[in-house]
Amino acid sequence: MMEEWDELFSDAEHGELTEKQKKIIQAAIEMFAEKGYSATSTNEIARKAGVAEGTIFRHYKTKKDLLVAIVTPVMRRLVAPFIIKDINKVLDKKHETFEGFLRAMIDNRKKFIEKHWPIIKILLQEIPFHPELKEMFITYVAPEPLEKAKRLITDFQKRGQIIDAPPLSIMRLAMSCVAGYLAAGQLVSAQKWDDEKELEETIQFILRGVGYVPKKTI
Amino acid sequence: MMEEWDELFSDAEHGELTEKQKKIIQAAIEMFAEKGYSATSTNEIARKAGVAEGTIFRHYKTKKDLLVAIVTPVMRRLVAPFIIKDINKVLDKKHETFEGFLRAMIDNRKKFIEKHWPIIKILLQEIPFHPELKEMFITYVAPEPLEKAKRLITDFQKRGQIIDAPPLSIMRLAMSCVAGYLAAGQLVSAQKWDDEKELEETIQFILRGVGYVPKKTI
DNA sequence: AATGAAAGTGAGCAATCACTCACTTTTTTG
DNA sequence: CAAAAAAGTGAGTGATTGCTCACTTTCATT
Repeated sequence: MMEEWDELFSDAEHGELTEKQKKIIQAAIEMFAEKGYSATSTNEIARKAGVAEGTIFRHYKTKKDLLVAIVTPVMRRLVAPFIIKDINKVLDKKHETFEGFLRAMIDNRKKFIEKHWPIIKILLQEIPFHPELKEMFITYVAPEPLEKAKRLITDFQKRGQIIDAPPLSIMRLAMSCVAGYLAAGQLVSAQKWDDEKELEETIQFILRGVGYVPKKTI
Repeated sequence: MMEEWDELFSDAEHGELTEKQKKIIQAAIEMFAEKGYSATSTNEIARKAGVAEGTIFRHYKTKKDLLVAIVTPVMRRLVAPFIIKDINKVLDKKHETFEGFLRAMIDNRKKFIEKHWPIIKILLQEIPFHPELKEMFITYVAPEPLEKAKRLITDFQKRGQIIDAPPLSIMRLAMSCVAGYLAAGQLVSAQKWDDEKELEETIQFILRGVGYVPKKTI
């Protein structure tokens, strides 16, 4: 179970973490993902982390502070690659086709989501109940990343590769399909789920949906 | 705030409900939707319902029993129309085109979801934490409704209206798009969201995605 | 009008909750 | 190496939790 996700929490704003602090965060992630935030007691977290309950409150003033500390860095990293990919995109012109871009983006985000799935589950569960989280989410998502993704899609539209629908609608629909694909993968029993086939089906569906024209024959 | 959703809970299995029982369920729905199941105390529910706390436990043995009582009938009704529509469909042959069927189905389910949104929110929130709910959901959804929906889609495929992808994949992708459309409508500020336009965009995206051929010209 | 069942009550229960604080241990620093 | 700072502890806090139970009120049936 020794993973390297603890780098997530030891970035600039937090500084280095002690062993006990890492254990607390790890235990909290596991418990929150399993039972939910409200149903998990600080006592349980302390016991699972092998730490005194007081230690938790030494580092996090309240239980909610602990939640925010867990969820914030993931939220930031979830949307960041949209910007990074955009820069590589516009400057390096690596992906000539929309299909190539779509495949790269799905692959990239899918791996991130799989790696940090417990935290993302917590994030999705708790957002409706904590206005601060919702505001934080909106801050990180809008408006820059959305603007850049918008420009990206507009670019593909100008190159005649995809249909002339509103860029934000296209983004929403493509993301819906990918989210549905990931959710179904979690829900359906593993034996009945052919992941590669479903992924390919999803990509083709999106490509038809955006009216993809394979290559621009100049 | 006087609605008629209380019929949901006074069906065959429950019998008639007293005024206080209705108040309890109504208060519980509001609180669960607002704060979540775990974060809501039975004390709060009782106060909001204008009822003694003991009254709650007279009718529901535990707090979880109350949750299950709220969520079960909605779960059943959420998937039932798939069967009903199917019967009308296969027998009455009302919808000649896939597009007509899609529009009718979206309209029907959208209205149901909007009407019972608080309960559905509770359902989505709590399913991950209560195995009984998940099992109940699977029981109601699979296998009959899924099988029937599958046959419906196969039928449209045979008529050459839509592409020959796996029916379950098609279902998943179409439902993802609709779910994303509904979720976005909840998330985006009302002034920026043109509902009718986004719905139309969603439908067209699905139709292109399934390779819809408008009418079968015999 | 009498009677038994069902509905409703609220004080009270042990358990648990998030959190505090006086204290000890470890680490950092001049 | 001594002193200060930071990390860690766990018994203890009052408040709150889900739930019980002896009791009263309401209702349906004869």
